[in-house]
Amino acid sequence: MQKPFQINRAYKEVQQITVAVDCLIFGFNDGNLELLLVSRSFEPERDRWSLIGGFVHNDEDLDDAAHRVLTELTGLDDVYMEQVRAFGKAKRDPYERVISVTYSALVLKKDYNDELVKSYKAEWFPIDNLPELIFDHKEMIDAAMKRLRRRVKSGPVGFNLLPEKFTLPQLQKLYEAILGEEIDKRNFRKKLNSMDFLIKLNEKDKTESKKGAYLYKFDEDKYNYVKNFNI
Amino acid sequence: MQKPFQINRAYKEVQQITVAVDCLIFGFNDGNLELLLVSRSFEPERDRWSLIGGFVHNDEDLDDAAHRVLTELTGLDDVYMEQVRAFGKAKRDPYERVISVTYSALVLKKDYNDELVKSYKAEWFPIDNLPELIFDHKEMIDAAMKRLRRRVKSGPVGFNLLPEKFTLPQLQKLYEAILGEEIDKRNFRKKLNSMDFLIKLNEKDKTESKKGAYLYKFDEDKYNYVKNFNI
DNA sequence: ATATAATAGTGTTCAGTTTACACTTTTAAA
DNA sequence: TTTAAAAGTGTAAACTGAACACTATTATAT
Repeated sequence: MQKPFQINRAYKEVQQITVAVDCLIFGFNDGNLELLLVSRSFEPERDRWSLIGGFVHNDEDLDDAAHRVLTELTGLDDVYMEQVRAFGKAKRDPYERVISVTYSALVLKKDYNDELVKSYKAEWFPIDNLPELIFDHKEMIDAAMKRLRRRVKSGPVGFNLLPEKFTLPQLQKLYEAILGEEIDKRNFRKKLNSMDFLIKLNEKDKTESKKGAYLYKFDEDKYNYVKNFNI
Repeated sequence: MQKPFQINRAYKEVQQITVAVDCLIFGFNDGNLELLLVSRSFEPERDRWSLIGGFVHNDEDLDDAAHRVLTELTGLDDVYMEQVRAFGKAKRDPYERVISVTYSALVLKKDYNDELVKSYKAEWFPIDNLPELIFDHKEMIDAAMKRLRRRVKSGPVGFNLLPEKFTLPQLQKLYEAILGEEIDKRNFRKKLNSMDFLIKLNEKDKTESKKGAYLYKFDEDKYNYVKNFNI
């Protein structure tokens, strides 16, 4: 019989591993769901597209590391972010052993620091037209998209991709972009209405149509009374 | 403006961190959903209950590390296992910085090596009557349970907790144990029937009732034709 | 041998939810 | 003043989920 595994657990005898975070930064720009990617400015794999990532410091919470990396790139501070999962194949990065934990962030284009983004050679790509990516980053994106689709149906997560005031056509386009399918306008509105957490404002947005669409805002308090969010 | 983050990415200048896997080993024993826990045989926190865990080796896939740890404890080889997520608070283990990736495993009591389990001072606990656990292990369990509940409704995952041949009352009890709620017998069977991936055998199991219940097995091929598994 | 008790097995109805579907309104621009 | 583009609005049919009660079988006890 093998020796009890715990023997390996004697502290300080254990191999340590480089741990990274990779951030999937989603934005909803001009009606498209987009992802912010960077062109690597260092070897190996210089000039290839990659998710934005960084290493986890020893005294730093994993979640904090992800926020730090996001802030360094975008200047954004207060962003909705969730862990997706850890990617840990021994050879996923062929140059060095790195375990990477991915995070999915939803950001508002207008809020982030454009200068910063440009200085990193970062670019937005529509989610259905991504360039080739290094390592297992495509797999990370697939996992995050799957998760986003699930989350967005069961909670008011998508609202993080819209400004405080938004129109129903915008909201619908956002859902269509995330889910990758068309939604019936009347059914969509009926559902939103029944959940009763949108506040209709006395203002119209006329930038996207001649008629103009009423602006709404999200009522966080009321949302808490909604038992089953379900779109 | 800060320097580009990539500067930190120069390989070999980066802090390394101890990475562990912790396994949530679920079993369905005597009608209860149970979790296998070990009493720590080493300091710190000796004799307190914990998930079974181990450290990730440098040349080892994360998933493989989880399987290795599971095999060391149970002798089981071919087990359904999924990553839950990474837990990475800097102080989650107060003795040393350890990032832990949790995995959820569904095992069959009859298959595992009882001797091995005993030699580790491991014990099964019903999921609704767990002892106090070290560190953030309770939080890990909560996350894994939430995930299990979701997964079991949307795919034939629960079948990994039953032997190859099982009765419908057993299957129902399993779902009730996982979901923590009673299910109507007729509705449950109706749903299973409509999805058409169970094969009724010409055998009865008489160990659990006088009348005896028909045995069924799961038809993996047919499952692939089921578009929407949904219980 | 008969009665009992425990579990297996089986359909229908009602309510709620989801889906499909088409026309009117508004207004900027031609 | 016409046109074109997008906003806004309700109803009917199909489907899905939930509630609900009795009969069948047989080991065990009397």
